[in-house]
Amino acid sequence: MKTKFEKWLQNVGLKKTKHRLLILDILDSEHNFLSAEDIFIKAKEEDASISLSTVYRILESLTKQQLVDTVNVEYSKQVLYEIKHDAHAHHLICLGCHKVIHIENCPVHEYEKNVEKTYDFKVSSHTLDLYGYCKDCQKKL
Amino acid sequence: MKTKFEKWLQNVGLKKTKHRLLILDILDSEHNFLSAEDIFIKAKEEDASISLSTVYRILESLTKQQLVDTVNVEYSKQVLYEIKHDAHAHHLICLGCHKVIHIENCPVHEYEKNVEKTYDFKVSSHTLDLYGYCKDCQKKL
DNA sequence: GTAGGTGCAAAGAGTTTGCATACGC
DNA sequence: GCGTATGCAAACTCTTTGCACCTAC
Repeated sequence: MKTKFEKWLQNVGLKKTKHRLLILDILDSEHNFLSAEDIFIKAKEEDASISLSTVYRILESLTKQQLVDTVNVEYSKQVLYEIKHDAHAHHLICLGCHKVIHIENCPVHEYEKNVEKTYDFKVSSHTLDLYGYCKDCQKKL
Repeated sequence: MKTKFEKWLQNVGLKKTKHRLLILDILDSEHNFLSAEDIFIKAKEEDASISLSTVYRILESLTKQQLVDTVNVEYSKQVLYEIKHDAHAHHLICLGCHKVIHIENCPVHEYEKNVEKTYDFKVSSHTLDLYGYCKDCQKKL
């Protein structure tokens, strides 16, 4: 019986290596966006033999195969990564603890149509991220 | 008679230097987000004596004084800059020519209220960027 | 067995900093 | 004149690459 991620890798023609499965697991179990270095540190805890350049190379191939997405946030200059989700979603990003909440409800589609007409601009994608403070971090303010 | 930017600098307590005024002018006259290096190249055309580290230092102080904003876009790993605008706005970003169109109409405020209730999350800001192709670039596809 | 994956070290890109000199107020 | 601004070069951080060895298929 193959795991979900073993199937993902097979489907896109990437070999199933322990490092790739480990990185997919790390990304899958996180509620934050992670930098290559975050992932490297977590991976080291599981398998002391991994190197940072392997992490970068794996993230590059997973991103190219669309199993992983890169994200930009205001508070970090590093590239951050998240595992690919099925549905179009938006993010609530906590400025206190950097936790990320996914929201599938999207208010932009109607707006997109208006914009396309008004500006003669063909929209192909959009990003909508809300920054603020989660329940726990509000208490600490 | 002082120019707008001379007043901006005076108001925030930054000395009026030719390099600062030059960089503000460059940012003001652009319809694209610019990287430090883009600005350096344009500034060189006007004044051969400027150095790249000065550009970085000026952008840092202007950003700190909120005369300039930094932006993240999907297609660049460099930090990009735009001049501060009066109103809350969103961006139409052309994937062909990287031109940026500002839109002041914002569809997110109602959505924010719902999100705050549903997730017990205090929203402090948001970013909404639409990627696609402008009128001119649609023709070239 | 072969093509692709990995570790290590070195290189590259973008950005920041230390220090001596120059300039705005 | 004083304190900030700047140029230059060197340092620093994040990411990519070259090469020899290793592993999945």
